[in-house]
Amino acid sequence: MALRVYNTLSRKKETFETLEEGKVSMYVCGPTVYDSAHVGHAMSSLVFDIIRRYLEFSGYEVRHVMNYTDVDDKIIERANHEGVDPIELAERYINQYDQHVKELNILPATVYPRATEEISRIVKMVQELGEAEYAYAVDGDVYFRVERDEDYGKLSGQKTEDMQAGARLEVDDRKESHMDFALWKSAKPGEPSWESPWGKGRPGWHIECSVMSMHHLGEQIDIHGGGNDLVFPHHENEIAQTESLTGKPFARYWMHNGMLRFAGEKMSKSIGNLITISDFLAENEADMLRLMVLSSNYRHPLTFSEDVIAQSKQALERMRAALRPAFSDAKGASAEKLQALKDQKQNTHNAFKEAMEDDFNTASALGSIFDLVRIINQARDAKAIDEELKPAQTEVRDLTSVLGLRLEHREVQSSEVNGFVELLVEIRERLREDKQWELTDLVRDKLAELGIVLEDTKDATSWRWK
RNA sequence: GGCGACGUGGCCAAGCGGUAAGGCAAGGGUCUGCAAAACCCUGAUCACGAGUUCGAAUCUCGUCGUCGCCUCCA
Repeated sequence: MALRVYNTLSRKKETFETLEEGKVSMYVCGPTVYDSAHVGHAMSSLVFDIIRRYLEFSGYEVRHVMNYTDVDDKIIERANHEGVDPIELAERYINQYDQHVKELNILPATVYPRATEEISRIVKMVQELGEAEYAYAVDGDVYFRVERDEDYGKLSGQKTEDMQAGARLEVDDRKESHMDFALWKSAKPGEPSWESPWGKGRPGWHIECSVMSMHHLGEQIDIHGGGNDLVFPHHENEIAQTESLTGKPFARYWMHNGMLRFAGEKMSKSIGNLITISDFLAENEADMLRLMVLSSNYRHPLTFSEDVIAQSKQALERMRAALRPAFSDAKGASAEKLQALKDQKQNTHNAFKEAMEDDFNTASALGSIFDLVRIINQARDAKAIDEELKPAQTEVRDLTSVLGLRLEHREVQSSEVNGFVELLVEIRERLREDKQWELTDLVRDKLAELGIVLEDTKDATSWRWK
């Protein structure tokens, strides 16, 4: 089996071959930190975390870079509004995102570069582009000369002549062409700025990623990723800048995740139809969001809704149930059942890999895991003992952890609370022996109100947090 | 106007030419003091139309609908 990856550049799935055997360099565009991140940002980070985890599972050593854009118009605007320093504002939201990364069980990137820490290299690259006549300066601003880049538009399939000038932004007639984009912006009074050959200013949006990618990963990289809203202009422009300078293909595989939708539209800060990651995690487990992402194709839009959240919650519970121990009266399952268990373990393992190798088909991979879940539960029902269930359960744990699922219940337990619950369960078991059903049910109902679920079997009771 | 994606059972969703995975929900059972969980059973011909083919959800063309991008955007 060979891993196949959809490449936005060729619009096809291609066999995955890295620049260097056994190693993957991956650059993912991170958020612009002017406000709290929403679950759409989380989706993107989750998608690339899953991709990374699978690559590592496959034996690759992954060098993963995710940047923070920590200087831009919105950050400045917001900082002025709040009366704080823009750099500090960015710092605040970077820290918050770092925290979300932990909470969402996203593996930390190898490096988290920031635009403001790469200014000298950015200036250097802009200068070099100028020397090669790919850039020109006007009143302290520097623009990229799109016309000089003959294959401009190859990523997004746009032809420069078909693009509507000023569709959303006013046309700046100081530019040679409306297509030209800023590499360097002159500073207005009060804005954060750095010295440069063109006067005080700051980097344009696209140049930072070119510079940081080259600095941390080299002139050519294996995977460049981000949301598909970045295809044009951001990634198109990154290609233009980088390849014009190096003369080499920038990234081998351009990978883009679909947008998260909410109420029928793309979730975005400008529309305002967003759920922040903090809000989501206050009510739900991180695994639920991850399962939502896993349930659909990463390139397609995913609709966020209460229904889908509830469905993910239940599906997660089903997975956890498969990991529960044997029944207390287990005495060993039939040879036939054990063979079925063994077969399905192998089938699931193979099907999982096959699905993931096909451009990370996580929905199909999940399906294969659920097939094993059913067989495990059947075996348990057929009196399999723990040792018999163990290999298959370990397989479920292994595969779900490749997907980044924790499958643990929310950490509510202080040991004290656990002790009290166990005491209640123990007393209730005595009541059950005496068939005091009213009291028995009362305890169960009251605990349910506190978020604790009791499940009785003939002679034992297990409990868990809801 | 240009570029692109999508439309599969009540909901989410896989499928890439050979007669529809999986999850959620629902109904009926088994188990059980009851409940829950688990297990078993039940349900779709794939937006619409035409075409290619022995054969199409899967290929082609068209129609309708939804969405994304066209310099703020994960």
